[in-house]
Amino acid sequence: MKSGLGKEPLRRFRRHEHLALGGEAQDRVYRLDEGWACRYTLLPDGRRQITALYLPGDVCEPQWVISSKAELSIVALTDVIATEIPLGSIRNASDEGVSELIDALMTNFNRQSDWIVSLGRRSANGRITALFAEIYSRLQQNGRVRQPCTIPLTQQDIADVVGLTPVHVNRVVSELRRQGLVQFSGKTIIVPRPDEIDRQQDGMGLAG
Amino acid sequence: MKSGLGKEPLRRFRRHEHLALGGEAQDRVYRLDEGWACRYTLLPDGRRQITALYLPGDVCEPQWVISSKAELSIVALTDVIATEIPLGSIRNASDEGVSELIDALMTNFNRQSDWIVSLGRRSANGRITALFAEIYSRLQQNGRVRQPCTIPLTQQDIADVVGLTPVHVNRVVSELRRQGLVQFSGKTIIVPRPDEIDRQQDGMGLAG
DNA sequence: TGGACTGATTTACCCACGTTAAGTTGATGA
DNA sequence: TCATCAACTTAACGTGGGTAAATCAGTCCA
Repeated sequence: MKSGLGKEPLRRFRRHEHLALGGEAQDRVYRLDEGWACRYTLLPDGRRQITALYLPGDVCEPQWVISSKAELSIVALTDVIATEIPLGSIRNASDEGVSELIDALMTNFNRQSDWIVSLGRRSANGRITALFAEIYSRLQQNGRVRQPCTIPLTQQDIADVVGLTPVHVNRVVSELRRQGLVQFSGKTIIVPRPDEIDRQQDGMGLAG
Repeated sequence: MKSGLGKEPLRRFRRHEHLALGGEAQDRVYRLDEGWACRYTLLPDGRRQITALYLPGDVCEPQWVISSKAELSIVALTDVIATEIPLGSIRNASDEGVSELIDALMTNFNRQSDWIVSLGRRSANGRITALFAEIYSRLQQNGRVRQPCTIPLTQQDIADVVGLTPVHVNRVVSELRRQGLVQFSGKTIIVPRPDEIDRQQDGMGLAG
């Protein structure tokens, strides 16, 4: 990927534009250069559950290298600039390119396990602070931390990640603001001291 | 796997015995010939969340072929008889063996996405009936349906899969029995008409 | 300038589920 | 025969988070 592939084309997606539709065969993956996206499932009653969050620097979706069919739809949560990486070029490219994608796939796999634990066993407060902590840690790994850490998700988006209603997300996030753990700037949320956000919550660091 | 590997050794595990411990390097995977197992995470307060369920016929855990370290512990939920498949033999074996494991890995990956949707958006009733329906469908695919479909999990185990307390699982399951959707035989649960168990619940078949 | 959106905010009410605490039942075994 | 243990059961009670319905604040655009 960084490895010896030529100039790949840049793609732009507007917020709410789809990068992929469930059921479609995929002939490429994307690296997000700017902006955020997600994989999601819609319920018949219109509710949405987000099953994966893609941050700037992430590859979306690495599993297409193995099984090049999108099981679920991918949509941009903000305006997005992405590098398009044809699967054909990957499969023939250096082992390094493939193994980077396999690594990303396994990371996503383990992250999904962690989310099952959060959704199954954590309170609203714990899920939200865990989400903010995860976001910070992932941005850091991707070399994308701006000071301070800003989160361009609507409260509705957050609700759809953590499995709550937007009303209750607002309650929790407003309380976090009262405690000084987050700040609002217009509609975006800022986490001024990300290292503190996930301490003490529920007594719920993981173990075992 | 069925493909040209020699006689692999059989292993037996008692209920509650570990097949793998989190953090350990793995030099083999297992195919469950008899019995059920799970991957789980323990919280500091002692609560447990099961993140994957392995049924008779399943391979456990296919991702070890790619990344041969167990992230989480695997434990037997019933007595287990398993075929031990050394990873060394796999990596050098026919493509067929490898691709069967890759298929299983992607199936588990997609199943995890589905569970995130269930835990995030379904009621207790919906999660439990969806679990029973999934179990039936998987047993069927593995060619392991006995008539009728019996589920050898304790209510505590079920609670740890669906993210509820055992007390509430008991309430839901007792109500299902009142409705004739399940039967009890001693401590094991029987689903007499699996095709009906997941209809009408919450209006919550998935879509999108 | 003023609708028409989209998203955030807040309130009041309520119920699904958790908590706690007794039970009961059946299997095992000295 | 009784003790023990694991699992299931039931009840009373409390609460975290859902529901519904307004209102408010930006932003876009005619």
